[in-house]
Amino acid sequence: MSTPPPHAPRGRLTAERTAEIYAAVIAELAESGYERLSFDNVAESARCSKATLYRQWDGKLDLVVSALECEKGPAEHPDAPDTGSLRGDLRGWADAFVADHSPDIALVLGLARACREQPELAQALHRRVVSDEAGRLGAALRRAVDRGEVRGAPPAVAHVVSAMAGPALLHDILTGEAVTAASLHQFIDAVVLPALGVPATDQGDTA
Amino acid sequence: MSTPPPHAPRGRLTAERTAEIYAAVIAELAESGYERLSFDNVAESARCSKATLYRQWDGKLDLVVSALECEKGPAEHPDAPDTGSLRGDLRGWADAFVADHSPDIALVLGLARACREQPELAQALHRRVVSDEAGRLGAALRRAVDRGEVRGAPPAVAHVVSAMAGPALLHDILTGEAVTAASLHQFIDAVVLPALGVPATDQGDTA
DNA sequence: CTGCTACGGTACGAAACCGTTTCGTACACC
DNA sequence: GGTGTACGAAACGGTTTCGTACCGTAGCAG
Repeated sequence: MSTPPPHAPRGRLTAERTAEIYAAVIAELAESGYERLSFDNVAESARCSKATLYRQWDGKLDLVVSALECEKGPAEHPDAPDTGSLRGDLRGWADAFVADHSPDIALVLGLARACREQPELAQALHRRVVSDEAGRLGAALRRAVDRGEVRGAPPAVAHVVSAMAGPALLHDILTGEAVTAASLHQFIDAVVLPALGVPATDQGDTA
Repeated sequence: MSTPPPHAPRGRLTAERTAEIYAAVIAELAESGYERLSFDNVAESARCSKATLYRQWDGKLDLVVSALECEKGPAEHPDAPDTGSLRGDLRGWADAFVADHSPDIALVLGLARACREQPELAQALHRRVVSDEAGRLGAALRRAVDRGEVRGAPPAVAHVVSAMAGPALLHDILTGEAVTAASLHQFIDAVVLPALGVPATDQGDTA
């Protein structure tokens, strides 16, 4: 355990290095939650000195909020699939959600309690987690309206996001396991599409 | 603060006294979460000795699971309103949920992270929180089917519970504030009723 | 009344964490 | 090359939690 890892991250706090620290913070949040996140742990997993962290950030809250507000990975929202039908778009969204965004669920769980006491955390988390999901879903909904699939007033994106992500989160908490794409697909057919007034004609081929 | 409170709880651990301790545990969970719950705090707020807790329960997990599995308050599920319409029943459920069960939301938040590491917690929480809500909503749905409001296959109760409680929980986390009856009503009209195929004819009088 | 048992209260050591501080060093700029 | 600055590593005191141990006392049985 001489820990001279692949690339020793020694050196000044470049922007790149800062991003590494932020990534370590996010990982720590998702894994251990806000309460158990400690500067010692972050320093160890980011391989930087605790003193450096304290020099750079005011404390746990400042560090976490900064980490949440920093840009995520490089490939942000890679896809707006446009499968040609709302159902297909929603299923695509669900697949992407399960594949790429389950860390976000762990992040939300890790910060859930702390958000009640630190409103800034709630704001930062909201900005980070909800915004791009809302953007993606909003695009899919707009396409559905343009196609004529959804008639009448364009549905509130916030409601759709809540209707999709809320149950997924609840399932995750109460079962202790991550939600699967299949159950999201089922939920889309059973709840979301009917709520949007889309008949879900081909509801049978759920496989 | 000489703390010679109304009824000094001195004495053997009767069943009643045990229930008091369990209530203190639940309150502590809702207020501070599982991670911060400590035997010291429970001992203080339940006015019993820490040693007694250690004599009676194996540890934090045992104490919390026992507390979750014990009976709740005396008045359990007081009402199955039957307002004559599904919309009225759902709104009544939402009102009761906001009025009486916001502690449950705090409880879920306080245990959310711990549930990922302790499956027994997830099971106990599920039994405590979901069961009676599912029972209440299931009764309302059965009445709606009997009335002919909901046609076709009786909808899965689990989906309805998820569709109602999930978004409420998500809202709670991301805003840091408890959900209001008004927003639940809005959500019922915008999502739940359409999803059930109920036209929500009187959707206008949301006031 | 006399033990016995169980509880309340307190104190304790070990461990973890926090925030700060010190020291040695490596890089950057002049 | 010399100087200043920022970093890594480690130590420190203060606080919190955990689990245990001790003592005084209240309830119950004989």
